[in-house]
Amino acid sequence: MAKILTPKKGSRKEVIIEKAAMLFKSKSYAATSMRELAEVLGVEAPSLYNHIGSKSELLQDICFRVGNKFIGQIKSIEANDDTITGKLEAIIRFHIQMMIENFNEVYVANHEWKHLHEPYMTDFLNIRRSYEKSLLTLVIAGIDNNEIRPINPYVAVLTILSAVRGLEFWQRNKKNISQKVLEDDMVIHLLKGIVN
Amino acid sequence: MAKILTPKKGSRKEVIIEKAAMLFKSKSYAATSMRELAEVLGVEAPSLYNHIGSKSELLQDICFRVGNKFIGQIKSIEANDDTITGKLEAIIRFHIQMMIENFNEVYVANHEWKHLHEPYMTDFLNIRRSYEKSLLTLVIAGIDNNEIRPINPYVAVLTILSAVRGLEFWQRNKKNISQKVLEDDMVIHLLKGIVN
DNA sequence: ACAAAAAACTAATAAGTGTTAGTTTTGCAT
DNA sequence: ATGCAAAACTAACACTTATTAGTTTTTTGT
Repeated sequence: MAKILTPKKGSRKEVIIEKAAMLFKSKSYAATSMRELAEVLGVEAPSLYNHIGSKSELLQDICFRVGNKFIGQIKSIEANDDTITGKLEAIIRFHIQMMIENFNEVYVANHEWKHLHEPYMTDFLNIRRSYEKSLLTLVIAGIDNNEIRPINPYVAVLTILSAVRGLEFWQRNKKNISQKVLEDDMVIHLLKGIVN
Repeated sequence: MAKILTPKKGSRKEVIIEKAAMLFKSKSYAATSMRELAEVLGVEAPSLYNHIGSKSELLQDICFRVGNKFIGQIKSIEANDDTITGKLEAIIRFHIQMMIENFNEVYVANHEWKHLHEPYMTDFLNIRRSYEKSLLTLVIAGIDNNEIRPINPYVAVLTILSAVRGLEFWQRNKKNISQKVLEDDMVIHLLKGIVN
């Protein structure tokens, strides 16, 4: 049979990961078989093992790639000298951008990390916790310097993260909402609220 | 072997569904086997079939029970004569209450409905869409009567629903946040924002 | 105490799982 | 053209899956 197509650049492994993310997103990790993945790629299942180590390695690659992008971004935001509000805005916008540009991967990282094996699951959760802690620190600082209302900072972080992580079902409303409107109005909503 | 315990009232099927929800939540539907479920119940797998029709029936029961509760609630909220803001607040509080009181079921309905077979999946999605439409109508009415800022109503609905549906990971912070604070501050956040 | 019903059991099935071993084909560099 | 490495193939593995059939045990109602 024909070889796995490698459009433009990127290794075959890259293409496999990409299609895996697509399937893991739409069918879930556990319900996606290597035979299905192979079929999408136009190849027999065992052929995949010329390029990857295992099914779970695919999940690891997806989760850590996404996790590291977010960690990198928050570090850079922490380092700049914007206001707290500005930093929170940048974080919200980054989440939306990531969700739009890397939908499958981000979705999988957010929803399928449960199926990571140790020690990867622990590592991944540590990345998440570290990210959440950064956000918490930011919100607390905002409350301290009076930029932000004195609400419970855990709740604020929870609300923001829930809202941006749940973005996957924006997909269905694509036609109705441009990325700009989504970003702008979500930032307004999560920072300034919606009531007059 | 001993029979399935039926604490207080409720049929054995009820107990099975409850444990299934627990497993489907923590391991996902696809990765939960009937043998595991049976083990949790202290019974052999085939014994389950004296009480239930199939594995997928369990998922159906969970999803539709949750779906119908939400539909019932929003209908009752639509019918009352509160302000739009008050109605939105009630909806947010109801989501939080549901998440806290029926965590496993709500989580499963929110995350595992993909594994429903037809026609159940279509039916379930219709329930969801109907719920979202109700919310959208509410937000639009709020914008019309000037209770709510003129932001994109789709985005507002998306943000609120994402935020409250993502609540599952509040679990980890249980110790830090009481239900009252969670409800109050999340309502404030999603309605009035967090910036001063 | 005894019959009937409920609910457990064991054994088995057919299909599907990730993955390996060994072999053949493909395509590029010389 | 030819040799070599990359990447495909087929066949097979050891398990696991949901579910059924048939049987035995347990509980319930009289």
